[in-house]
Amino acid sequence: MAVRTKLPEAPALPLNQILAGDCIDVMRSLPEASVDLIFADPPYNLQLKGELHRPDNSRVDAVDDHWDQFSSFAAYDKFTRDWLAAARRLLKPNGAIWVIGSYHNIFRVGSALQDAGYWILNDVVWRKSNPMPNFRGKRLTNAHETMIWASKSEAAKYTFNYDALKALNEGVQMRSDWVLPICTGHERLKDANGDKAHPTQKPESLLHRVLVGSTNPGDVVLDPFFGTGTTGAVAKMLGRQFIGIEREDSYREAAAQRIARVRPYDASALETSGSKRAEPRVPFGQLVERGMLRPGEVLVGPRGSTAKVRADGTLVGDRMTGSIHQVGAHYEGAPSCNGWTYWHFKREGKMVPIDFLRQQIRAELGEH
Amino acid sequence: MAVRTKLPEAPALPLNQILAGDCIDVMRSLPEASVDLIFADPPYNLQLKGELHRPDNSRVDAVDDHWDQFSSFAAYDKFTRDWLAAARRLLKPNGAIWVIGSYHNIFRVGSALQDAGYWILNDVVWRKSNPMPNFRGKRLTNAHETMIWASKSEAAKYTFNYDALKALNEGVQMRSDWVLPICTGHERLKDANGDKAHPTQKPESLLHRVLVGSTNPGDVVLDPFFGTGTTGAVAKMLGRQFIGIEREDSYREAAAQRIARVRPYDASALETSGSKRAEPRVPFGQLVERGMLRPGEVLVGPRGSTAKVRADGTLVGDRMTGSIHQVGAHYEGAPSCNGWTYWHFKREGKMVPIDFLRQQIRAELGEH
DNA sequence: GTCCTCTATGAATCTAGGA
DNA sequence: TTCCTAGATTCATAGAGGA
Repeated sequence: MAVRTKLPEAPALPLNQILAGDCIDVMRSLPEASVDLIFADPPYNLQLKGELHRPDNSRVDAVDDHWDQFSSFAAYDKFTRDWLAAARRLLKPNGAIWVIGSYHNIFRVGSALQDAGYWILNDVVWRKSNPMPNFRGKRLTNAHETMIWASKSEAAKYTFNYDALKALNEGVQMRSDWVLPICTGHERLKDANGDKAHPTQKPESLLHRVLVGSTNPGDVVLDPFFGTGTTGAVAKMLGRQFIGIEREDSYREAAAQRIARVRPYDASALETSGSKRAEPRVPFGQLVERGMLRPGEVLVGPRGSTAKVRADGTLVGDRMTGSIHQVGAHYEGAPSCNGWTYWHFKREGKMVPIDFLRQQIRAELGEH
Repeated sequence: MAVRTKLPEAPALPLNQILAGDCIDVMRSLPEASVDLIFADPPYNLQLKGELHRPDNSRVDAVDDHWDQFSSFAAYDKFTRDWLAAARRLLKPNGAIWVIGSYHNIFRVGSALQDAGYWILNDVVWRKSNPMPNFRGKRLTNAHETMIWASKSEAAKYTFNYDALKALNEGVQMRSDWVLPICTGHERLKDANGDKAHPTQKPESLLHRVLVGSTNPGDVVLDPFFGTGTTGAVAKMLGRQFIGIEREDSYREAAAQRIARVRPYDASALETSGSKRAEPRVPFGQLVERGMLRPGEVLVGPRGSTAKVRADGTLVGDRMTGSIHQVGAHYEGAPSCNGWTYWHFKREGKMVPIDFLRQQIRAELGEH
């Protein structure tokens, strides 16, 4: 009788945790082919020289952290190739990666991705609606950052929720340029002194779009440069699992507290549109993406009808799902309905039409 | 008596011509440090497999020309590094380059630029207002291309017409994302069969912005991948000199005919908004010398600080003597200060900045 | 409470020229 | 080359604070 040898068990995947340490070491310790998506915001290797002042003589708080210092392009390239290789090992065969950067580093990253066997699907431009100006008038305002979306290999059957992104974008195909504001205000994490907890915190709206578009509920999302945990926070909201890796103690602590405060959206809010739904005529999804309305939040009609907001900007009503217009029309028994004026949400005890939020966005967009 | 040997003359620069041949060979034959700006639209190294059809089954006319075929990244990299080196040799010390590309090649180009010693100034996103949709719904609509603007070296004093671009942008700084339509309609060159003469003809509006922003009238602009000559056409319109290099006979012919039809703008139309830096320098002492300010007169700062004018054009402040800038900076506790806008004097009950007097002097100077 | 003004700040490779 | 000084230069947004 043959003795059945037990195979060594693969180490368990540490889901919804923030792991301490160097991301390359940690990634090498994790089981291969176990992750659906990687979102990475690596150091940009800014090469800043002196100080910079605004015309009013105030000092610009520059990114001068030790983790952004590299001795040369060669050193940065080696670092990049090493972490990209470790990351690729962790991806499932149909997995994909997003990497964000600026002109300082993104060309190194893009070349390294291609050389490592990743297959670029799109480069996506995050167009900042409110970037910092160029104070000395010596260059163009640096008003965007670049994200590269790539699958593990050319053959990969990557996840792409085409219809969900189309729904987020007024019913037309999502483009490769995304206009979103930078992370400020309440969303921006502060330390005990009231200073920004992390110099380069990314907006949740950006991660919302990435995760809605390229993962499904329950997927495992790894962020090897976790920082203050935007990826984890949005993953939790959206019912995805996350794994964070972060070297700095202070960032890990801030991220853990932040994520603990996050309330996941209702499961029903996370179902995204199937492929045959009609086209909404308004960008209602942007209100959700930007956090102006929470998935799961209940909207109220003029005669007390209610409907629940989903993550892709559709509504769930009584035996009825669709755009804000469709659900409103359904309740009214009318052939059509302007959802923007029909639906209201509650703020500080008052019922406010959702059109109020659309006007806020339009005011921003109209300025460009 | 010594015989004076004539030095071999540098070959003359073939201005406003389209040169036939491989761009690397041709560039190597031209005199070094002779060109102000290079605009390059190199082959994109597209990796298209098979044909692409629209939902109605019509065939998309893809870029499959033989000049865009490279067997591997290594071959494309070698080509890129070779032409970038030849181009850099041609640039004057304060020259600059623009290269346009898509995610297929731009990361290779950007890395090669950095490795060759160019210094990236901005990456600029051309955001297409009317891109081709993604027919299969498998990716985001590829709605932009990327341009890299780089100087010959970090030390270069590159040309940047900040005020002209600001004027082009309704009075606010030009950003790194440019929204412009793709080249269609009358502007798109057709061959004898009515088909497009070149698969990737760039819009003139794009070159207009590049040349207004980073060259001056009379500058020499080289385009090593001339195609159907958009760079040459816009250069001629704008009173810049061009050198085109193109391998394909049909493109050269189309470009030559096109450029012959171009009528340059009037010289007066080419004057762009000037910068203050270009205006003649006026020492503060001249205001005293000319009697516009009396020695002993008291100047006032925005927060009530005061200083007394001396006969030699220095100011006496609170335990501090120096130039208008130094005393202003001292009061503000700032590293620097523009004394011309900081200090005010009283005329007819109103506080007037001393810059008003400088403008009077400059107006007089301008009359001669 | 409302409206308005003022202030602070954000991934930034941010000067030019003469002595 | 280095040093020194003149002097040119900002947009969108959030939040505080005053009228």
